[in-house]
Amino acid sequence: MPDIPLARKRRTPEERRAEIMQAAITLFARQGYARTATKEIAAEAGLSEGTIFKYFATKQDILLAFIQTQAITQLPRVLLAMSDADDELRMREIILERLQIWNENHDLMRVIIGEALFNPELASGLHATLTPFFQILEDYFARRIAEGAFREVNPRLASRALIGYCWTYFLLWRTLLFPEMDQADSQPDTVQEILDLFLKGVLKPGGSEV
Amino acid sequence: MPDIPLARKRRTPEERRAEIMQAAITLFARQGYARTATKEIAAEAGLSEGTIFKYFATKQDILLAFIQTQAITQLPRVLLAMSDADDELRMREIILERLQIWNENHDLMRVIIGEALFNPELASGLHATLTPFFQILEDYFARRIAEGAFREVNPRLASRALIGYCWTYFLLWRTLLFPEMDQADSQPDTVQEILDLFLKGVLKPGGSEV
DNA sequence: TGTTATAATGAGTGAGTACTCACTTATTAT
DNA sequence: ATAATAAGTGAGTACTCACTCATTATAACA
Repeated sequence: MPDIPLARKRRTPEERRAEIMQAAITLFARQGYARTATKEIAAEAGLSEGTIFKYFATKQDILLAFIQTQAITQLPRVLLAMSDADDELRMREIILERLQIWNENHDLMRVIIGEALFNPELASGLHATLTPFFQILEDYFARRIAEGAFREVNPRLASRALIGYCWTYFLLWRTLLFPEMDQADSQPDTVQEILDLFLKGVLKPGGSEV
Repeated sequence: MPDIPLARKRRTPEERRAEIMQAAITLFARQGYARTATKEIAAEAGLSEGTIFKYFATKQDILLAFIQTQAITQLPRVLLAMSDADDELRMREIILERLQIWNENHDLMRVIIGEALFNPELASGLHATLTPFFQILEDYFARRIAEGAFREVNPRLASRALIGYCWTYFLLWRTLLFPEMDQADSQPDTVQEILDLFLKGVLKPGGSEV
């Protein structure tokens, strides 16, 4: 009766692979990798279970393949290239760019972090994606210290503090773990406050010590 | 032949419960909750599988019972009570105390964080254990701002930045996810550097802007 | 020492798992 | 139209899972 065919079939292999990966990540993010059955992934993708194993040798391969297609490993586009901008503006651009990538990939990040806690190899891969940002900021801090603009802080610790706190606060806490936290605060405003805190600290320059 | 009895039996119920919980947490932390079989827990505890279900109705109860026996929810002992100490010293004591608790309970924290990513109820409980520290520091910051010692920063964001970064850096990164990271740096020295950064910021007070 | 209460056992149960394979269906080439 | 090729199917496989229960071992007390 229906002029629309009941069985949707014969997509291109690339489309099918993408459909399966997207269905899998959706379920992995909702209920975890280990608790998601391949039969559920098939149902979510509108396929039979057997078809999945035509495209991926194992369940784990679905996750690993998806990780490699995503852009979370890409380097910052802005790369501190705005030489005429002040320090606050440069850092803000880098952080906002990173925030956008984290927002767009939070399902994948949830699965990766959850698995990495029990899989050192995955944890090492996650570390590798964070390292370039640490390094870029570390070099930048070291340069600004040499130029006399920054205090003689530990550039490695400072870069990790800035990126680490944004990662924790925006991705891990406000998005992945505690969605009820601070939902009224806008992200750009909060970034501005964090940067102000990071650049100037909490002490009043001429403040009295009790 | 052996004068030591082969089967170790007839412990008190409290001992048995503790043995089972400890064995379970050890395995949960190593390979995750979902991937740990009750048969493995029994083997780790030197018991048969059936005995476990004499002490715990379900596998999940083992984890929930263990969480409730642990001290991770306890309030800070120091409670900013050292009224004659300076700001840096007070904050350092609070952070060092928290670090010690995180160090002593990192197996449990790994399991809780890993599960909380896929279990909003557990995430909410984890949030509840962090809230008191946020609140104590927030009140403290608000008071010191009113006293004119601190700049007019957002006290909620400042407290979350300090606790949040220590939680991320020491517990999540250096202990749970990336054990290879910065292993040469001692914890107390790093806390000192973090506090210096937090109090004074990175900008040089009279520094030149490019 | 014999009786009783209970801790401990481990084979058993049914549901669930990742993955396979003989087969069917849809598309393309001739 | 027909044959060839590839995509899709779903019952089946061997295995693992959390959890049960009839039986056995052990300690406490008479």
